[in-house]
Amino acid sequence: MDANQLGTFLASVRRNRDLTLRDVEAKSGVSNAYLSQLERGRIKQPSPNVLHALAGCYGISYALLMERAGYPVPKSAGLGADEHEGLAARLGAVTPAEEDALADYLTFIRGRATRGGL
Amino acid sequence: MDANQLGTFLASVRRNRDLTLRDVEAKSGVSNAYLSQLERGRIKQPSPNVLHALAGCYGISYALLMERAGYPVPKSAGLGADEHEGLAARLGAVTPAEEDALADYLTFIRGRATRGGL
DNA sequence: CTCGGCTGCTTGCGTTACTTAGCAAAAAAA
DNA sequence: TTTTTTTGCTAAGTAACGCAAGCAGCCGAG
Repeated sequence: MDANQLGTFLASVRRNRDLTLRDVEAKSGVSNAYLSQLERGRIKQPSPNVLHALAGCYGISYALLMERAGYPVPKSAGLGADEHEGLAARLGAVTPAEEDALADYLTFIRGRATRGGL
Repeated sequence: MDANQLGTFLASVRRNRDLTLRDVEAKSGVSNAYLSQLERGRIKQPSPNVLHALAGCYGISYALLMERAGYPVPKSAGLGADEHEGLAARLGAVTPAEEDALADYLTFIRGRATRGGL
C-alpha cells in the first residue's frame, strides 16, 4: 500500500460513507481544511483526539486509526480500578516488607485502630 | 486533584525509581529538558510516542500514561497492570491524597528522607 | 450566458511539541 | 577554600499540528 496509509485509508472510508469533507467537519469537529491535509498525507501523526473523533464519526475502531497513524496501541484500558494501577505504577517495585508497612500506614492515616487486609 | 496529573505523576514515578532526568533521557531517548517541562506541567499532551518510551523506561503501563495525558484510550477488555496487582488489590481504593502520603512514606522508610520540594 | 451553492484544496497564522545549548545551585572532589 | 561534576531547569530554535479564510473547478437554476 501507500507509504502514508492513514491518509488514503481515511479518504477511502469517507468515500464509502458518501460524505463530504464538510459533512465530516460538522460531525466530528475537525476542520475540512485539516481533513484534506490528512487525506493527502501532509499530516503524519494527527493527535489521538482527532483520530478518536474521526473513529466515532465513521464508526470505525479508534485503535485501528492509532495503528495506521504509526502510534503504539495500548492493549488495556482503564477499568474501574485505574487508581490502583496508578498507585502501583507510582510506587514501583515494593518488597513484601514494604507492602506490610504501607498497608499499616494506610490504616494509620485513615484513623482505624485495627489493621485488616482487604 | 492536581490540575496537571501527568507531570506530577511522572515526577513521582521517577523519584521513586531514584533516577535523574538524564538517566531517563539515556534510557528513553527523551531529552532531559523536555522531561523537566513535562514534570512541571508545561506540556499538556506529549505525543503517544513519548508516553510509550517513558512507559517502557519506567516499566509502567502505556495505557495508563495515555489516560493521564487526557487521551482517549482504546478499550479492549484485557488486564494490563502487569506487575503490581497484589499491592493494588491489598490496598484497595486509595484517594489521591492517600496516594501522595503513601508515596512519601515509602520514600521515607527507604531512607531517602530528603524530598526535593517544588 | 450569469449566478449561486457545493466540492476539494491551499495559504497564512497561532499554538504546541520537542531538541540543542547553556545557566545556576548543590554535591563532590581536589 | 577552589574546582569539577552533577542535577534540575530555562532559553532559543525548529518542526508539526490545527484552524479560519479564501481560491478554483463543477453543477443546476434562472
